Amino acid sequence: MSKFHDEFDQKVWSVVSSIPGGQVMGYGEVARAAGFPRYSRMVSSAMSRSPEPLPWYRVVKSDRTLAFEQGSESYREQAQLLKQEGVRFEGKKIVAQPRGDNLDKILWGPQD
DNA sequence: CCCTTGACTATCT
DNA sequence: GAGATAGCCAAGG
Repeated sequence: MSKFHDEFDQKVWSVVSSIPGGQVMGYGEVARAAGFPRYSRMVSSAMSRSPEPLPWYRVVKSDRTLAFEQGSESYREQAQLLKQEGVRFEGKKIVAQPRGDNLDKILWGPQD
């Protein structure tokens, strides 16, 4: 196929699958980490092309909100999967990961 | 080749 | 904080 994918896709998949549960990364961050700065808009398509399931829901916009339209099916799905891992929201924005206590959140749920 | 479309981002008002 | 604007870049019509 020799499209621009080959390496880009591989790197993106690698980066995304390495995001720890309970944490999120921005599209731009993923692109940079993959070695392709300014390719934020390509990240989503790369994830879609992944042959195996990826923690795609751990990738969010740079302002820490979800990329899908609020109320859409995808939006709710992503939000639910994230909350399931202990990620908390402040309205539409994701609360900055306070500590590495994600595991606790998953096992015990948000206490506060 | 031109135009449009995205799971985008940074900057300005 | 929300909307507008301008970059960004591959894909598909």
